[in-house]
Amino acid sequence: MNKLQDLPWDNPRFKNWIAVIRAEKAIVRELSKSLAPLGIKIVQLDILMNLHRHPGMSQHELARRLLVGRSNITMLLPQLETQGLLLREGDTKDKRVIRLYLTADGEALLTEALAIYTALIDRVMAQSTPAECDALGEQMHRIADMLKEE
Amino acid sequence: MNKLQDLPWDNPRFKNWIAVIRAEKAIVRELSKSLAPLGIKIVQLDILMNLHRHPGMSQHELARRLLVGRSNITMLLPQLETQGLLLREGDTKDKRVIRLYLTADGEALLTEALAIYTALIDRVMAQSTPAECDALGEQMHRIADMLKEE
DNA sequence: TTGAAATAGTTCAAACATGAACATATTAGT
DNA sequence: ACTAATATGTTCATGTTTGAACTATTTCAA
Repeated sequence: MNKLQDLPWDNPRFKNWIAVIRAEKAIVRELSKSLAPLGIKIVQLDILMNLHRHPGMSQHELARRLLVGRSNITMLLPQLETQGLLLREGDTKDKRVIRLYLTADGEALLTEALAIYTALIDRVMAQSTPAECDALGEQMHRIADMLKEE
Repeated sequence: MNKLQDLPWDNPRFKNWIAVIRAEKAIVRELSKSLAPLGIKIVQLDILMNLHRHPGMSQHELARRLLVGRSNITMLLPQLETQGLLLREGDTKDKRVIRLYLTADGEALLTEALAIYTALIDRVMAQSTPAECDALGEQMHRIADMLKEE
C-alpha cells in the first residue's frame, strides 16, 4: 500500500497542469527580464495595455480587469503619472470616479514594450503549430469562463 | 494608418497567450480559496509537494525548484516547522546544508491538500478531452524546455 | 598547506500587494 | 426630501517577496 498511489503524480490531468504552471512562470520571468531595460514592470505594462484599449477607464474598472485590489491601483498610478505616461481626470458627471488616459509618451512606451512582449510570445508559441496554439487558446477560454460563473 | 494595426490584439499567438494567463490566474485564485480552510497557502503546498517527492532536499535546492529566492525559503520554513509539518536536520557531511523532511503530520496535511488540488484540476481539465489535455501538457513542456536552455 | 573562490543559509531593509476602515459622492426606496 | 444602501478612491497596518550584505563552511589551485 504505497502512499504514492494515492497521490496525483500519475494523474495525467494534474501533471499537465503542473506543466502549464511551469511554462507560465518561465515566460513571466523571461518577460520581466526583457522589460527591465524599459524601466517598466509587468503590472505597469498591463495597465498601459488596458488603458490603450479602453481610454477613460476608471480605477475601479482597471482593478477589476487586472484582478488586483483597488488600493493597489491607487499606489501604482502615481509612478506612471509622474513619468508622464498617463493622465488622471475627474469625471464631470460622477465626482467619485477618476478617468484614466494614456499620454503620447505612454502610447510610445507601450508600443516599445509590446514589441518585446510579442517577440517573446511569438518565439515561445513557435514551439506549437498554429492549430495547436488555437486549441490551447480555446481550452484556456473554456477554463476561465467556467471559473467565472461561480 | 491606425496605430492599432501595429499592436498585437489581432496576433493569434498573442491572444492565445493572454487566455493562458487569464485561466492560470483564475485557477490560482480558486485554489487559494479552496486551500484556506486547511490554513495553508500555495507556496507552502508547493514546499510540501517537493519534500514528499524528494525527502532530504536542501533549502537551496528547494528554492531553485520553486523559482524563489533562498531568503524566502528561510522565512517560509519556520511557519511549517512550528506547525510540526517538517523537520530540518543539518547534513553530517557538509555542515553548510540543512536537509528537509516531512513529518507524518506534514504527509497527512499534504494528502488533504492534494485531494483539494486534484479535485479542482480534474474539474478544470474536464473542459478538455484527454487528448487535448495531453497536447496541452506537451506544448507547455516544450516551452519550459526552450526557455530553460538560455 | 594555505589562501582565494565558491556555496549554504541568514539577516535586514526596501518594494509590493492586500484588506479593513474611512471619506466622499451617488442612487434608491420611502 | 430624506434616509439608507451602494460605489469610488485613499489610507494605513499587515504580510510577502526580493536582493544585497553577512557568516560559516567547503573546494580548489598554487
